[in-house]
Amino acid sequence: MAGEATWAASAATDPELACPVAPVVDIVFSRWTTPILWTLHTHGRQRFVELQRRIDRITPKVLTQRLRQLERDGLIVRTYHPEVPPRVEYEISELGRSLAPLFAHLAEWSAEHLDEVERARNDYDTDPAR
Amino acid sequence: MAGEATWAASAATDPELACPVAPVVDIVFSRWTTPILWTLHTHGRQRFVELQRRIDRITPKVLTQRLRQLERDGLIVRTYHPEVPPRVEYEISELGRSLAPLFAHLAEWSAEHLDEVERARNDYDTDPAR
DNA sequence: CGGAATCCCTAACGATACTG
DNA sequence: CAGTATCGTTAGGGATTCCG
Repeated sequence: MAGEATWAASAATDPELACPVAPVVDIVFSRWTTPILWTLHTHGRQRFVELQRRIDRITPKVLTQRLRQLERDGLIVRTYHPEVPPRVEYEISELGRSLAPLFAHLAEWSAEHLDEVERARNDYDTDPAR
Repeated sequence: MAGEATWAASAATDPELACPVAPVVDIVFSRWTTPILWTLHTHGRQRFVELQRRIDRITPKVLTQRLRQLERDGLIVRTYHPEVPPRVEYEISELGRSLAPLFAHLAEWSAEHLDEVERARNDYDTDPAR
């Protein structure tokens, strides 16, 4: 299987690092980044308030922080329109768009295995051996 | 592209949820879980101390917490051997193994795009417009 | 509108013991 | 060996207010 080969190979060529995917995980899967990228991807270019409305329970402060981080990492593009009132638009960059297959893969795994996780949790919690 | 289609479809069928992959992210990409799963996958079944040695700078307390969580989610299997001194072995479960292609996909994206992120960061940090 | 500034608070992590 | 117990710390997030 290609997947296994790639995984093993990466680890083999990087003996120093316990987990070669750690950097990517920090970039793509740190808190709030997934909903933000997802929203930008599915609804296209949009303004700050639209993002805030669509992403449940996120505060403007945290939204700003994460947007800045994603912009710095090159995953999204921020466009400032010097008008009154000011208008700012965010959109996914080309680099951000390259994550689409990965996210699709994730959604696929979720659809196939999430209930299995749920069952495992029930088993664990109801097992009297604990 | 199949990736785009799946992504969009999942979001469309789940209007309530801002991000359909959020649950999986919590399970698979919460702190320390990636290095643990990676180590168990590449080195096979191993004991507590081996894991602790291989995963840089993790404390026994945190390692225990994460191992319990992964066991509860069904991603790893814990085997207790009642001997003196006690021996406990951890290994990836079938469910955990099903993540292999996903991790490979992640490693692939990393190899292809991580330097691009690095460049974006440099550009962002050195841009005098900020 | 799109944030920045401030204050607060707690969940999580780290370090250091100790035990069956 | 494989953890638990206890304590201390801190980074991250929430709530609120204010500004260009």
